Amino acid sequence: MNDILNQLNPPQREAVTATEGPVLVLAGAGSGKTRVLTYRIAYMLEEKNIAPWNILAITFTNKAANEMADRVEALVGAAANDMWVRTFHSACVRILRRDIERLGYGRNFNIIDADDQKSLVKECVRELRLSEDEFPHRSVLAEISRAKDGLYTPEEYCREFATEYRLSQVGRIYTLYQNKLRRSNDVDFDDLIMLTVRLFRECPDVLEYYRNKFKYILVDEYQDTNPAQNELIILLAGEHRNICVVGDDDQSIYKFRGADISNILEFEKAFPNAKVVRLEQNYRSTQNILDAANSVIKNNTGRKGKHLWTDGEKGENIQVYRANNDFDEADYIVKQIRSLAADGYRYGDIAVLFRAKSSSKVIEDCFMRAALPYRVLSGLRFYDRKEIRDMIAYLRLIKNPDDDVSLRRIINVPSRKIGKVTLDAINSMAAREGVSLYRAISGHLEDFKGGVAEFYTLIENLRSLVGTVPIDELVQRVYEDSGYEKSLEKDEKGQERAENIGELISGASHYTETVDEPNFDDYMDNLVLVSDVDNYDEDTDAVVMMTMHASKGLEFPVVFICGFDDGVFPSVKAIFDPEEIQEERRICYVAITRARQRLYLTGSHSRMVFGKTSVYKPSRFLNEIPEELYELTDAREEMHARAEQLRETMGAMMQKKEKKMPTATVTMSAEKPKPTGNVNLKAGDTVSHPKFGEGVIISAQPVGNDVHYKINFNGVGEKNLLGLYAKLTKIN
DNA sequence: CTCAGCTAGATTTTT
DNA sequence: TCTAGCTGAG
Repeated sequence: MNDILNQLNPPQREAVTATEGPVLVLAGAGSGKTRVLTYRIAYMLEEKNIAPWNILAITFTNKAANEMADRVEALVGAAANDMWVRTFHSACVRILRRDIERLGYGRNFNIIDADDQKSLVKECVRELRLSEDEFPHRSVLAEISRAKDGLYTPEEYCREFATEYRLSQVGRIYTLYQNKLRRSNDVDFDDLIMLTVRLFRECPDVLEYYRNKFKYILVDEYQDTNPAQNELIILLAGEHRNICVVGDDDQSIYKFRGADISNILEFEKAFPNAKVVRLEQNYRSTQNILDAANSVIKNNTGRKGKHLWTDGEKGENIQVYRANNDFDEADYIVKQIRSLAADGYRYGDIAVLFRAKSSSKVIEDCFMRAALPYRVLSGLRFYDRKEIRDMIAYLRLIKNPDDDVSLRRIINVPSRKIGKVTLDAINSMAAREGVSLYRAISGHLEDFKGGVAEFYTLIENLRSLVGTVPIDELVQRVYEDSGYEKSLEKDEKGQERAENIGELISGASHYTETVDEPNFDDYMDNLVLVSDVDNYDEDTDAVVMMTMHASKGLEFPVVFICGFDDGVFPSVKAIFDPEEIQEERRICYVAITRARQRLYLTGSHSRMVFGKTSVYKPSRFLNEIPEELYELTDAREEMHARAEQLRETMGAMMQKKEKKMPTATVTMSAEKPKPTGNVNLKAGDTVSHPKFGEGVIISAQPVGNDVHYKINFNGVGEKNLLGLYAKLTKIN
């Protein structure tokens, strides 16, 4: 054990050995946070003889939880198995599975995911006869989610916002949404936390049980907790106060998901006399990179305050490049990577970070053309794929026939010729009798034949298999018997989809083989809560591209941060709000501190956004970095030198777009094919359209370089058409 | 019921 | 400009 302590620097050692009482560890980027957490647990077990089952370690991601569990096990061996090392959500599931009946839910509740939430909200909006334009599911869902993060029940929410029209309507949606969830015994991600808090508040004996059980609590990434999660921790640790939270207020970048930075800033209010430990020595980056990060983040207010430093070298200067346009920017990145490769870097050592996914496209194209190996991280997650979600919907319906959301999803997938009309009929039947859709069907079997009857038999048959066949076989049977397998034959993406389902099935057999007591309910929890950990495989030698958010917690020898322009990063959406700018600045801090040796910041004087070319100034964050830390290259000054290459790039792009021309001459026709449409028509003109026949223009509204026509066609009625695209001919 | 064609919208997303 | 999701014609 002394060995272990000797491997730590003084503040790290302090954080590890302060096992009693509240501790706040402010862990700067790259300061050995994970090491502190794992050593602390090892220290508690070995030196303090604390029983492993008295320890609760909470993380946000499964990846972090698994990593922590593995590392602790490596230090102390099997004792690690008796601890709870879990994500907030999976810890809550486990607690709720035991006692949720106290809140009137059934113990076999299903956990619905974002996609189901979306359709449920839509359904609610429609049922309440509200406009889907005014209450788009996206923002309503965010609103509901924030409400739950803030521990507002529907009733409290409605009361709170009764006087404000929009929010009071959202309150109605929230109420209906919650009722629907409850009726089908479903909970969403946010419910997992909120219901656990409710359970603790309403059932003191339950809270007492867990307070006794978890005498020592650790929370990782504390800056990312939302109010509900914070309350959960306060409830659990409030009595014994053996709570250690680790985080970095400067790395709080998930406000939009409900994370509340004040949880970490005000930790000492919740736990007076907390010991505060700062980990500021950095073991990752060069001093230049740290200086840049420090100088940016110091512009934020209300920080706990930290100053990163290293024993290591000053390192290379940061390279700043201002391109002429976004193609040129991508081109620069490719060229630099080539020369880095020549310097001995592996592609896998290099990461390209961007603020928004949309920025990746230009760069990807450029990499593709240059034949540089790359991967984009965090595209579609495995369990977000349509075919996987369809399979899961079947499984969920089998598990819980009252799960209307899942039923709607797959009753006609693959097609059983069950359309809106039939579904509406079932729906009103169910509403009339106050039962779920599936029960409505089973109660009126005589009324249904064909598709619906077929579907019912299918589900009943599959249901009878639960518990009698292994889970992987069950999944296989769903896949075959539902006709899904067959339907993929006609699907152009069928091959890939079949492979994904194959992976789901092998995942299921892996589960059956590795888990002590495999059971269907538990398998389903894992399916929803455990996304495919991380498809980031460090062994493949390819440049990684990802959002700055996704890069949190990772590190790379070389980092490119692209789109370093005001309006791109910081995002336009943040530019007028000082709070948002502070959040962007934290994102910037996170991004910069990913780099170990070399950092590139690239921007562009102009870029294509939404089809229009706009002009950009350098990111304001660049002004916050002292000039002596970087070398600036401005393409504008080298314009002439580069003009030739640029032309080639553009030429190659044009060629790629119009595959027809084999070789020909690469001309400089950057002009796109002229839109054939007619934009010179006026109100009153008579026109002819291939489909709608003749009509008279009622109005012509210019929209950009296009014109928006409202036309009254004879016998057809009013149509809205765009001049550039509609095939309109003027008739005199 | 299905599919083509149009429209509106277009940060970030650990669970 | 690109694309996901909705609408309306077959």
